Amino acid sequence: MRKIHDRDMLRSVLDAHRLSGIFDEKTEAAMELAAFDKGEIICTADERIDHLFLLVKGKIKIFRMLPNGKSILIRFNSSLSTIGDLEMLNDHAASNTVESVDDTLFIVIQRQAFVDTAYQDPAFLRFIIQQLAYKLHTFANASSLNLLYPVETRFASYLVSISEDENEQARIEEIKAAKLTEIAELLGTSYRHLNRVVSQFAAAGLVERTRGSLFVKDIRQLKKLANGNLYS
Amino acid sequence: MRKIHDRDMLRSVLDAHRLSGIFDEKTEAAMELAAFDKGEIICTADERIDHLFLLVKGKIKIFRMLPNGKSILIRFNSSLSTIGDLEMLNDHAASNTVESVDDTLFIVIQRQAFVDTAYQDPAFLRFIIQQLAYKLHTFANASSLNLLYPVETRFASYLVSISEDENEQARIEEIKAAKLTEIAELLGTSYRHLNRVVSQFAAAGLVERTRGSLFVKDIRQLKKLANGNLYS
DNA sequence: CGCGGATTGGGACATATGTCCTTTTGCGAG
DNA sequence: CTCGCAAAAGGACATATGTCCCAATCCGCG
Repeated sequence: MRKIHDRDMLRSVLDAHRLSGIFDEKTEAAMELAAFDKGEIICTADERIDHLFLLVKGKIKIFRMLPNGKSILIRFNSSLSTIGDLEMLNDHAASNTVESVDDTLFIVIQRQAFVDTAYQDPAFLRFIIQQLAYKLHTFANASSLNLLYPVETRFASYLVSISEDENEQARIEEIKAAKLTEIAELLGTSYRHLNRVVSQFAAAGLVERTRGSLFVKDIRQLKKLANGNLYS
Repeated sequence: MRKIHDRDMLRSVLDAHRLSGIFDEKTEAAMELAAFDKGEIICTADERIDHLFLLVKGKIKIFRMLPNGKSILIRFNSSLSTIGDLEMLNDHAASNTVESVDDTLFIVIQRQAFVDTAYQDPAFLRFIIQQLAYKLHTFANASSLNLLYPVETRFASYLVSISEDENEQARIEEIKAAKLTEIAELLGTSYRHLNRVVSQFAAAGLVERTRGSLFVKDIRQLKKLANGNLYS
């Protein structure tokens, strides 16, 4: 973690995310910027957290290690999601590991400053609540899907989600193969099985697979397969 | 829902849960009591919610209906959990259905009052945050378990949880059979399969099953099976 | 007591998914 | 160009779990 002491930059970041003015001055005064490199670990499970992080640039990956050594991807997050809210407020150690996928930039608030100022700022607290609510909502959604639908459905759902997301040309979306393993984790399945499903989709003409990449060919059909369920 | 207009009772309820004094007077003034009967539906998915509910007595069951008609139990909740926090703050419709398992009693706050007063009350907002954080934490925990461990492990884990919970005499705990179906839902499996696991446990002497009830016999062994993972 | 329906338990088979390992493919070093 | 290794794909089999349905048990009523 590299802290960036630059009030002007902070201000422009706040502006860019329409955050300026919604918190009171003391809260704003307590904010700083911090950058992480690609692959850097932002926090580890069971570790005490002493900053509240507000992601403003880049993508992070949140996952959980389980006692049996397996791990499961909880979610990816980009712009304007908070890390450590839960831990700060309830004062316990982190339960997930957070890793920086790209180079990322955060607004951070020191624990002490947090307690001294943000703690009393209704606007800030409401902001946190919204974050938590969003997390809870999307997470509940995703896990219900995970539990009740076969991988086939979940993968279709996943493809639809990112296709609509990443770019407006919802049609031809590429997925780097390196990610297949990652997607498998996100879906809570094995690479092997996801692979099976991919072949199946390819055979049905829903996607096209070349060495190392995957193109969505028939998003309409995928939507049908997804059964109306989308991640997030 | 029956509203109970009785300030004295409200006050004693607040006292009983050590809630008096932590919110400001306006927030407290906006509170009322409401009772639900056993089996009554407190809110339905997609319905707009116009109270914030604070459970103070009894048990509720929160589940989610999925587009394919299946449903999955999200959690049981007792004392001092909130319903509608998420919906009120983010202003969208409920995503889960909540049903009263016993006769229950809630402190309710009207939407409008909520916006007018609680919205500005840091103590109240922090309370809500704690609730959300708790929900997120336990839910993330439960769903990770669901996704990665076989029913056998999850059921062992479940048995341990309730045995330690319900009563201090962690040993012989009874489970009404009517609940087996319910437990199956909670674990995200079918009655049939849970039944298989029960038989297996019974054969191994971990539990004893008589018509319609189940007794935990060997909680130590169950803990071992649970692999250290507990619900909540 | 005995019958019929309701509830609970269990058998048989199908499907989804995991694990392990082999085969294929791509690519760089020589 | 080709050898060999790394990455990706796929085959074979085991296991977990779902579905459908039938059997056992219980319980209330005549």
